[in-house]
Amino acid sequence: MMINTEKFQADLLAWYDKHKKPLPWRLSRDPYKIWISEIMSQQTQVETVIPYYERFIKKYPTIKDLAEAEDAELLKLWEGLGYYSRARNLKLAAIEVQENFDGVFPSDLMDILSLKGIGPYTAAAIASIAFDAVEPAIDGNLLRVTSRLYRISEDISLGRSRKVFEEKLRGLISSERPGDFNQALMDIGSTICKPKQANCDSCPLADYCQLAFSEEAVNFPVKTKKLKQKDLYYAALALQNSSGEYYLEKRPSTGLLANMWTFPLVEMNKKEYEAVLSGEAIQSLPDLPESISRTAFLDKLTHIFSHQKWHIAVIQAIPEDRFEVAEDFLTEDKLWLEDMSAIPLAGPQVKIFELLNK
DNA sequence: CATACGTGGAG
DNA sequence: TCTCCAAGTAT
Repeated sequence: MMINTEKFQADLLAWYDKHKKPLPWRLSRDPYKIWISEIMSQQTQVETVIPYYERFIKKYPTIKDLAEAEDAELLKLWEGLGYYSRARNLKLAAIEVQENFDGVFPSDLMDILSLKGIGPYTAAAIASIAFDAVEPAIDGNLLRVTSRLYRISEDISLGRSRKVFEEKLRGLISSERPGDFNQALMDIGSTICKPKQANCDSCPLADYCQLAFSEEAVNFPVKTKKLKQKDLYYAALALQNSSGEYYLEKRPSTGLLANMWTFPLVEMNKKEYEAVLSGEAIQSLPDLPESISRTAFLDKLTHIFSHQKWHIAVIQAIPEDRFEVAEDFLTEDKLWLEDMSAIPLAGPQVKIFELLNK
């Protein structure tokens, strides 16, 4: 079945004009705002993004503001969104724009693609939405919709499958309204042509779709990759001084939860972890200001990342053991704090803190 | 190319 | 409770 491209575009864009989601970043064509919205939207649902986006634009209205942002403030603003390297890369890219493009966000696709944190999808999205570049922005939605339109069975988990989808979309995209074309397909994908429900009754593309009203639709796209989390076991040490402040450390600048703050964590195997749960003392304490003679098991919790599952036993130094520490022990990476509102904390630490204040 | 990288919503 | 998924990118 051959698709009439002009008619397809007309139907799709007419639907978009009537039904498009009223998103805050769609009020502007400022590439900076489009960029921020696209980065935040990676692997994140739109409803989650909106309040973060509003706060971000208010705090950093221009690229220059972002380039000069303070790292901790930026991370704090990103707290809870996940994939924190996105925030670090945003600032790095803003600095690149200052230095390499005179502070003006580039309009050329390859220039955009050169920026830190921007890959093929985001570059095409920004180029098409902000600069009318005729480039398909191929995200999960477009992959799903396209796979159903053409009954494409290539496994989207494999990088080499990309060209099949790209070829089809290049043949369909509107050269007059490429940005709206991309966003229209994203909206169709997120509101109608969903992973486990195709809803062809309300789809403006049903006439063109090889899998319209077919029970097969939900089996597309084909995706093989499945993730399995690794179980990791920790004791988290809640150490309070006589002022009621907790001892926190900054995590390394690379890897999981880079640069975020944490209660000291002691990694252990499952057997040791279970021993701690049953009240036994921790075998190997980390390098702390003073040794802790007496600890008590408080409670346990779990936290699931995309690739790890943390089992955390929260351990408190009992009140009699509250200790003071010499000021010179504390550095930029170690501190005592009662108010957590000023430092970036990730999921596990937030949960631990809530547990302590229960 | 496979894996690391967060979190919250939906069924 | 469990599994999959959501506007991906870096390495």
